[in-house]
Amino acid sequence: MPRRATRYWLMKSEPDVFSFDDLMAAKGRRTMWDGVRNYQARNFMRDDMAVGDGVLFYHSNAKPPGVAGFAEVVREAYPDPTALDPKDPHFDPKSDPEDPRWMLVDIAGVESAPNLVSLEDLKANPKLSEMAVVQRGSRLSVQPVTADEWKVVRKMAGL
DNA sequence: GCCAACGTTGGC
DNA sequence: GCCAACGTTGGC
Repeated sequence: MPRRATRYWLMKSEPDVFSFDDLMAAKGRRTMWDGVRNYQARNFMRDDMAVGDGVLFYHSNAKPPGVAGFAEVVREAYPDPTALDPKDPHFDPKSDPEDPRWMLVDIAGVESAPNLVSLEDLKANPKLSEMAVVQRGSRLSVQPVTADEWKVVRKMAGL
């Protein structure tokens, strides 16, 4: 028995930087979700994510933007090493190695969306009107998704 | 490339 | 603690 119900998330990545295909091509189809420097996004990863949670992998700053694939959380939160490495572009001098400010999870790719679900498609579906990603000015890079929304998006993707 | 929306910073 | 200035996000 799972300790709690599976939760669902949407995580944004710029495909020019790291695409869903990059994730599927990575060793073990896994990656550290590093570089998040927003407290709300960090709190979701640190406090609310568990192994097995579902992840909508969203391409931002893309043509078109949208959900490119499905992933899952494979390691619970731990300190983001890029925040503690002075040579890393995501280095944060204010993060204390004894009490790291930034946390991340590992995710693994599960399956590509047979049809990319574009932002336009998401906005056009009345069932998804409450989703954070379709709200105007929504910039949060890690967002909770309901189980119903997850099912709807999977269906729209052709799964 | 533009710019609206948003989060963070820092002076006071 | 307020809030103006600034930097970033991300759709268009």
